[in-house]
Amino acid sequence: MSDSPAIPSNFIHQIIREDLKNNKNDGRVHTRFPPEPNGYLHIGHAKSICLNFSTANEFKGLCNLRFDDTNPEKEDMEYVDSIRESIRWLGFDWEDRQYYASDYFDKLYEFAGELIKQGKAYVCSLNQDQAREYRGTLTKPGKNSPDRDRSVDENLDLFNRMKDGEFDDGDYTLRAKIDMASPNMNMRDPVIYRIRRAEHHQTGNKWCIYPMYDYTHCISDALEDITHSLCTLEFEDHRPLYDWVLDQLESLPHPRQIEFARLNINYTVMSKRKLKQLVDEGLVDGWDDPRMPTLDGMRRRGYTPVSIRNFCEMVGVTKANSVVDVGMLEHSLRDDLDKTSPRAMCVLNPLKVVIENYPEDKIDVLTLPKHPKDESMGNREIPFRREVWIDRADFEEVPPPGFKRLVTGGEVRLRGSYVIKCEEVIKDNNGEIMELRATYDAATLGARPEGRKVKGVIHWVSVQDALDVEVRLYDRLFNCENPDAAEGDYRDYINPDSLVVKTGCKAEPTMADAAHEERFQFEREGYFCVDRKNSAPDKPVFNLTVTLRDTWAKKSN
RNA sequence: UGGGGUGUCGCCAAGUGGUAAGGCAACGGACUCUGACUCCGUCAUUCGUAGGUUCGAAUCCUACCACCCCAGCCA
Repeated sequence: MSDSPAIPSNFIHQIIREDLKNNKNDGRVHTRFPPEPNGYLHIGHAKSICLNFSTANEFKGLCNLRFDDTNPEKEDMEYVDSIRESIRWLGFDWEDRQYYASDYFDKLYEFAGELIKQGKAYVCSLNQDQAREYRGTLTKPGKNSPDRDRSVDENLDLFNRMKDGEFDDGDYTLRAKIDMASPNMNMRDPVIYRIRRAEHHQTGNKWCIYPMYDYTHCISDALEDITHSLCTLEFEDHRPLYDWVLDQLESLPHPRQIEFARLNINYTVMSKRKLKQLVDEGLVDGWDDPRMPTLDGMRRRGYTPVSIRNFCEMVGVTKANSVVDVGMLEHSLRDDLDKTSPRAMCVLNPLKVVIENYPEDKIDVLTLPKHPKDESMGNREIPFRREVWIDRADFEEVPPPGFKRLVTGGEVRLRGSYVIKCEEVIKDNNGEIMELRATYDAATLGARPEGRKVKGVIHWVSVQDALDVEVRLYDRLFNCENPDAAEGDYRDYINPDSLVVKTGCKAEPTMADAAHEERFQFEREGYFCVDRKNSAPDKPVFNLTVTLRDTWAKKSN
């Protein structure tokens, strides 16, 4: 993390500094990251993870991991495992402080009893439709439930029987008694417990009643002695309820909820529902498809944890809804990858070049640095022979102005090797270029050619030594800036070219022992990562993480 | 037409009454055996709009406008 910039200040840090100055919480700062285990983590969650963990770190405090698991029907152990793995991969550590809201089900039940005894909660028999009717609308106040004035004893008895499974799902709910005329819908006697006969991934069949988010979250925070409960903007309206619950329960501390804007990035979707749909409908290759904005997907794509953390710091923390340009993410990615990736050569669209004045049995074993600026990475040895592959895009019979690669009769430098000159173009009957004939200048190895300058440098791989690899070229999943807001269905905007699989690519032989998740820069192309799932020693698979910046392509467009 | 929020360069974002940071992008240029990296330079007389207070306002006041969130027994 040494290359991470200092954590920039934000409004939340300012609030915390103020709290500290006023001696709140004995100078303690304790945050938590509270995912619901109902899906995989995505880059939006990374913002929250970074915020919570780095805020704790900044103020020498702690950050807990807590699974907000109050809705067993949607949650699954598969998700808790992947969430834990993703947070660790990002580089954060909750030490021994992993909790589940379900750890508190017993206490939550007791506190509910306390609320009932205080006359602050009641068992309601309204069904869902009736409840909706009684709730009123945004502009019309609601009506009191006919059960609102049930006696404490009766409420206690009914609530107990709800727990004991005497009723069917939906027969009763436990509601907080607040104000059916409140302009804040959340305060119109919100449901805090519902009957749901569902097996829970943590508590099994112990419960048939489950507490609601608003009631659970604040109490969980309090029980863990959280000082600052950071959440997203849509919970701003829930803060009065968060505070109300804790105000009734005097034995508990009272954390402060602070809301910030979630992260949005253009050319992608971020809602769990849509991501799940992409997976379920087979529009992508699973939650960890390299095109997905999930942390698992980004990991497989080749993103580094550092690049994601830096990005989160770069975008800042505010209360203003915003959409960050994906270019910022890519900048942060390239920035890290450039420093950390060893270089290699790989020809994506092979075109054979025969160097006619280079003897057939001759071989040069060239020593090239793994990184142009970082000697500590060491060197690699690359064989050079009479026949080499170059990329078809690096040769033009009719070059556009400014083209500085290989042309008929022209010269080009083979990266780290000799300068060659194209002598002849060999085509098939259809006029398709099959092969190039060239000559090389033996005096140009590690030296400038005499009496002329050669501007172009292209990458190459010896034909005889080349390693055949599969390369998966990924591009943005959507070809529209904001698929959510665009006309029609967001799936209509899936980029058909978001994945292009290339087989028979020619990699330099050193790639033979590349390990899963190992990252390289294929010079002049981009950064690539060995696929952690599908790559095998006899069938290497490289994923394009991100291309190099290409000002030439930009100009020629 | 209730309530809660937010509006500073194309995109993020500092700024908290003293005369608009920074990053991304873009555009010039230098360097270069990666058209990469790096480096240098340019890029808001103006802060949603209109008034007002003040010697002085993006910052304070008033009104208006735009956008986001809320009517799950989801989180």
